[in-house]
Amino acid sequence: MPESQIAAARRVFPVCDYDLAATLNSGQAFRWTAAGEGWSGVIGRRWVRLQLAAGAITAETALPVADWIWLASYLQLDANWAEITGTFPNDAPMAAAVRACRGLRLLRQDPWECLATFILSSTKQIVQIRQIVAILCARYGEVLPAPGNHPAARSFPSAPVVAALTETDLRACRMGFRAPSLLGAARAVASGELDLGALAGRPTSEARERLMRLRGVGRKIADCALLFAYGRQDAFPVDVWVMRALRELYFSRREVNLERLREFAATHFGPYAGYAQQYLFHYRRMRERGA
DNA sequence: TACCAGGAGAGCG
DNA sequence: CGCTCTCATGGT
Repeated sequence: MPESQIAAARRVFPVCDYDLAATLNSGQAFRWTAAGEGWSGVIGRRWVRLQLAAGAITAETALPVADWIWLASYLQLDANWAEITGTFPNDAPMAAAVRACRGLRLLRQDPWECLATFILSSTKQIVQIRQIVAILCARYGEVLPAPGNHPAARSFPSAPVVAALTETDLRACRMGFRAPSLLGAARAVASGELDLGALAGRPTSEARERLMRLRGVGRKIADCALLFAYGRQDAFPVDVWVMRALRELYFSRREVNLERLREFAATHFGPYAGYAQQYLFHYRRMRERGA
């Protein structure tokens, strides 16, 4: 039986230059799973199934939907891919990356979920991050309505929920030394000491500085939150993959100081530097896997 | 089995 | 400062 028959709401969004698989599976978000021809996951407190076909994304939810803005925002449906990639520097590396990753988009995620999952990402492979997040959600997420033929859906546990847990609870989710960091962040957010909503109105440098006060949040994780949750294009997370890509493509494989790479990134990639970063990341990882 | 993963932070020289 | 070591766990 087609799932469309049991979905409570369904809507088709025409898109162009949108690679849904690359977007949902490029290390920005860690909860999407392949479901038939599409993807199923949770956005906020909603179970969603997404499928791309014939220039449109079809979305199905388990509950009725009055307003789809939450989905349009998450998927950044209003972003113009050609316009964004058109601002990239006119050099061979970026041209190759854009060619290889046509339709790759940045998502706009919930700040708490994004910050928390990237705290958990430290020195972890993507498959392992997904695993940790899955355990955390299964144990402490809120049960969400989902179609009958799907396993029970869970929300990402809110900051107050996580703040009420113990380090032992979190370690049992296989997150190891990241447990006290996640707990500390949850407590800071739950207590109001750190107002994630207010960061949206602050300059990137100030928001970054606020995030980096948290234990377990350095420059890289702060920049991931700034880019993937707040859409800050002047955030340019440099991880091992981006570092490899920059060294190989722009520095003749030489060893380059991290701070120097950040300077280069800030001046070279233009007004959508954050977007460019995601292209370099995905492009470099694709080549590694021989895909 | 051994190695290493989308870091951060403490400790050292 | 700038470098090295450690942290926890599981995939490959």
